[in-house]
Amino acid sequence: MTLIRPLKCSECPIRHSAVCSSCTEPEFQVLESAKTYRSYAAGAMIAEAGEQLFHLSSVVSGVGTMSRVTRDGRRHTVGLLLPSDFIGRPGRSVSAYDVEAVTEVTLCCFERRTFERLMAETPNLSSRLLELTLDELDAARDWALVLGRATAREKVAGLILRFALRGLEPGAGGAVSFTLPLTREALADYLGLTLETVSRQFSALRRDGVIAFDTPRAITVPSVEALGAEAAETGDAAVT
Amino acid sequence: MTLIRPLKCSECPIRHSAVCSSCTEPEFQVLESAKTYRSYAAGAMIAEAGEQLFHLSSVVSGVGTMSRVTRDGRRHTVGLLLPSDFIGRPGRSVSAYDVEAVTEVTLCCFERRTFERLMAETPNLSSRLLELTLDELDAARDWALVLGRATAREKVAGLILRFALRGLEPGAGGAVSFTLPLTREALADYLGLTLETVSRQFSALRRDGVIAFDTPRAITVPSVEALGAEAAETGDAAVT
DNA sequence: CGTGAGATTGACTATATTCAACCCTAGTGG
DNA sequence: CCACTAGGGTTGAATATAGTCAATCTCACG
Repeated sequence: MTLIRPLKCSECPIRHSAVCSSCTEPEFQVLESAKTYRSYAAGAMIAEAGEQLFHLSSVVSGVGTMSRVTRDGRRHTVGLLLPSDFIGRPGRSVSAYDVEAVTEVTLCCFERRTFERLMAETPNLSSRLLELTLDELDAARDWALVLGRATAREKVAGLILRFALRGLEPGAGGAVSFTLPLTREALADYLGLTLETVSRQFSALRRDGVIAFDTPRAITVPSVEALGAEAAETGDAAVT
Repeated sequence: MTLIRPLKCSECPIRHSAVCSSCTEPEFQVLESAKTYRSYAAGAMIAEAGEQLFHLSSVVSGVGTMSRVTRDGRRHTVGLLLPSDFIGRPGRSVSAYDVEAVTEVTLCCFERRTFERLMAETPNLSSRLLELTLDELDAARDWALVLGRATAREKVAGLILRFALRGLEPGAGGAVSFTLPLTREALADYLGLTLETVSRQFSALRRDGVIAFDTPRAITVPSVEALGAEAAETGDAAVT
């Protein structure tokens, strides 16, 4: 982990979606003076389940995972961390999960006590955190539906779809290409599958022309609609 | 649904755990004047996915489920609703889920706009809602681990354990009896299994002496520890 | 050039699902 | 009063799906 020089809030890429997004200018000045940036290399642990977590933070860039291990050693990833996601929990000093940087990750950090004080003084901050948390809760419940009821093919297609839709300008209908940040094993841990099953489903989706790839990580989706048809979502709840 | 006469907040069974639990006496007086009680018969729909939801509420008594149906008709229950759980989402007027009363359910209801105003005026209310939502989020993520990684036996044992621990005075070590509020089918929808598999696991756990029952719903757990050993939880995170 | 992480594929197996029959109990109506 | 029915539950046999174990491939990297 390395401390790096923070960006100005006004230049921050997650300015309009993170926990601070409904703050006013004077409030940003307070945040500026309290925040620090921390950067983690790909593969580094950001926090460990059961250990102290000294900072609350927002993901500025990069991709991380939150995971947990059962008694007998099976690992399961309970959430992805993408830019603007919040890490940690006000009022709790220990992490409930292992948090790991998948790519290089930059966090905008606040000392926990400081952030708790800021929340008490800044309704814009705490109400936005409530909103973010409610969004996360909806997403977690949607995810439970996927884990509980989807087939391996649907799970894999659904996750590829999520990556395909991220950073896609709304309305674009054609082919989409992107780089998968996760290994097959990490995908499997998230989907509740084995890495072999994930690999087989990638191959099957390629055989059926739903996706294409030369290297295992560089995915092209010729038709987002066709991919969506494989994903068996609920229909009304658009993929976040 | 029938309107019934509300209890006084000071006599409310969920007084110390619901969204209102950190309110002060004067704040309770405001809540008293705004709240209504609604009662639903077992089997009644409290809300439907995609439909307007006019009230935000807390479960005072009874058991409910939140569920959703995939395009092709598979139903999955994304959460149980037990006393003190909160229904609805400030800032959203449509329900994301089907909400159904499993037993008779009594709700303490607030008109949505009224509740939003109360939240803005009452930090004790909004901060408690944040806390409840964070708890729910942790529970939802723990549940994702169960759905993603547990075997049928572990899932069933884990859910029985949750019911066994609910309303159990801390420290009690001996046998526990309780009545299951859910049918085998409802359990299956929650666990991501079929009702036949759930039934088989009940039989297997009985054969192995982990649980006992005469009627399918009246469960006795001779040793909570032995049941816990079947549940394969994460170890540190106590079952809520 | 050797090594190792990540990925793919095959053969076999375990687990849960599907389809089906059957049981039990609590109504309900003739 | 009793036959009939329906909802909930259990169990069995056959099947499908994903998991396990193992071999092999590729590519980056020292």
